[in-house]
Amino acid sequence: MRDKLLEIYDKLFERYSNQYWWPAATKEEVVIGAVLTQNTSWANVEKAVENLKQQGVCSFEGIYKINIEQLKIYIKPAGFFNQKAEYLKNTAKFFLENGSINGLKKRDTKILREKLLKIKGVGKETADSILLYALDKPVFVVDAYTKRLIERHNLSKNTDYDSIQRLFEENLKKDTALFNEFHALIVKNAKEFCTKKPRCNGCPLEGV
DNA sequence: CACCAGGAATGTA
DNA sequence: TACATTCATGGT
Repeated sequence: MRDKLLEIYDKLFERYSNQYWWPAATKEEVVIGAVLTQNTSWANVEKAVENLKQQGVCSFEGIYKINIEQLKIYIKPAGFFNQKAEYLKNTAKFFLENGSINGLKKRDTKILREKLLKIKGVGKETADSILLYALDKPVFVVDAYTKRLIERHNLSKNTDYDSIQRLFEENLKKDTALFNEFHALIVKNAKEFCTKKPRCNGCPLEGV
């Protein structure tokens, strides 16, 4: 399985090269984007983030202090704005009360993940995205694209979140840079060949 | 018009 | 545990 996963990685990297994720100016913006992108296209997230930047509140302090009704207006393009405004408030509060980015980076990964999952609005994928892309922890992020990849190539019997995550983490070296690039490449490839028509034609993973 | 996008919480059986 | 429903905007 290790060779299979590395074959997929190599073919994706050969096609697309470095993706330089997460696309954000600061680590705090990574966390904010991770919440905003829940079941939402990245283009819409960018509009919401741009609004927050123009208002000078694209930070934990900014999110924490701003009036929630005003926050809803700024993040409106990202959808689910009633929920996400509350989720962003919860997340900003958590970081401000627990040492923020640099303070939390020193903590144990497993403990950190459990604490992140207690935040209302932060599920497994969002927690893992924060761990990997904001806190530089070697955690593999599983999203809908990753699940579809595993299913279509029949790489695992169990396709629940934890099973797929273990598949990657137990077969690859726990390397932050590798997990960062691998997930980004999966998303890049899926956007190009799994949604647009015709599907799969010319996909670097044909026959893998 | 339908469908979905870098999910999560909540409710039901 | 395993599904179903709800949340909402904007592009294709």
